[in-house]
Amino acid sequence: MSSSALFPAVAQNKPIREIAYDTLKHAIITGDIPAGARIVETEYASKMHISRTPLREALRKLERDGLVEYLVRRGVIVRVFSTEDIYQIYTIRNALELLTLPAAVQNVTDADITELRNELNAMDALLKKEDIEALAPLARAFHSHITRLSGLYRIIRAIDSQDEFITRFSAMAIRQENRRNDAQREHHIMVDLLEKRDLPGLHKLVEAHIEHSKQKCLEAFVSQNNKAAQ
Amino acid sequence: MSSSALFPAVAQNKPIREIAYDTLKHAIITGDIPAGARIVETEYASKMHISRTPLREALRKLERDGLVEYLVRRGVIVRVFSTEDIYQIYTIRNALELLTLPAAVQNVTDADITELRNELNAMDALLKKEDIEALAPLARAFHSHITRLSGLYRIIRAIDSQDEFITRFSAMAIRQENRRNDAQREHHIMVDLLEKRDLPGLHKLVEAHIEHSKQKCLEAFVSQNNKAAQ
DNA sequence: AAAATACAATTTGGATGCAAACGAACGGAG
DNA sequence: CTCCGTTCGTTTGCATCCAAATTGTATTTT
Repeated sequence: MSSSALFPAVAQNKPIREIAYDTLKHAIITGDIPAGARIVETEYASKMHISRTPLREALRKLERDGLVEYLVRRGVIVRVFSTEDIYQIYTIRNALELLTLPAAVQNVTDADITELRNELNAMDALLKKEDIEALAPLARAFHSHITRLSGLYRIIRAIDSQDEFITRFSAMAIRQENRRNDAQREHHIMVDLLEKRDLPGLHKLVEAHIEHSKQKCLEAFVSQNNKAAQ
Repeated sequence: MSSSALFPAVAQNKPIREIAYDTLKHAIITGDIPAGARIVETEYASKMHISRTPLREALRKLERDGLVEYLVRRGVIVRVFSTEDIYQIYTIRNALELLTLPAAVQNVTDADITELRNELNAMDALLKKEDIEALAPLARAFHSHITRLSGLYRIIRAIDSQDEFITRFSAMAIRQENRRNDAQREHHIMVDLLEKRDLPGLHKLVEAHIEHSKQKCLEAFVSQNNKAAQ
């Protein structure tokens, strides 16, 4: 079917609105639907071989995520980002992730440490293969894993609501040649500090880690925009 | 409806889904629709004299807010809250509001100070009349006003996404007899500190203010639950 | 030639209809 | 009497249909 060729990551048992949501989200994050583009409901409904109803529900969810913007009686457009957005999103992420650390240190088990180390190994392998496309989501999942240790699900949820941007931006940051290895080294140290239940050390490292990531992301964003402007 | 009193002009051309959203939100926050209750689409659609389409979009938005929960093929139920929820929501609010203070102090103008003082006067009057119903939203608006001074619209947005709970909970806190006057006194001092551009002082006060509010809210919640359990 | 107005086409907003799925109730068998 | 299976009703999920609004274009008027 042509629709499955266009939208491969489709789980059959999920509601169509969820599939539409995931598909559009991915398309926006990867840039397949460029920033500023208008999403006409009828157009995308027929393109995806679904009706407008689930598509609209997907678009509202994307609005919630801040990936698209609703204009009254004019439909949705894909949001355009500025360095200001990146700055603020990293600020939020930083503040919220740091909130989870005390509980994470308190709850972490040896089994968790082992799991985290396994994730790191997988990431090491991808880093060696220079498979950045695959590395970025794993890096995001790694951070998410640590925050989830806290069990503070509302805070986790608040972080996740920024997740789309974070994924998008940390992919930018990780693509920066000189950042990848530093970041991964920091990831290893994080697990070491978790194992030692060293909260102050972890706090300091995570804060610095996100700050580095922000800087690299901003650089990547600026250079990308300069290229686009030329 | 009462919300149209605040914004009479826009109420007319607001989409029905927004009206449905506001109406349901209010009903849930006030407890008219009790926690744990199921919201059947057809039932509420006919009750509100609208079709299911805008109602569904309203329900999805409420899901985003965390006020209701979607069960697959079983519709929505109103979420039940615990002290853990209150704790986490206040933790998030605290972290995010503090993030906005440096920019708020930097941007604040004399006109802003005057406006804030006007708001405080209105609140003083309501406090004297013991009109707690009317006071709670003004108190929330006052805080919101200060955070908005920062211009950090993404952070503001993140706070606003917690807004429903915050309103609900700060209403609980403000109902506590021994809290009202303290809170209002602190509000006055906040504006004084803003006027002096005293960031450290403001930071400290806001942090303490939210902490107080959290404590009172938790007390109110516990005593309310004890009453309900009896 | 420029501006304003009217009209047409496109597109969103909302209503309704239909099918599939889930749950509850009823009935039969052990 | 209890437990399991079947059936029927309720409710969600999705599709389609109708109405209203906005934008852009064309024509007319100044």
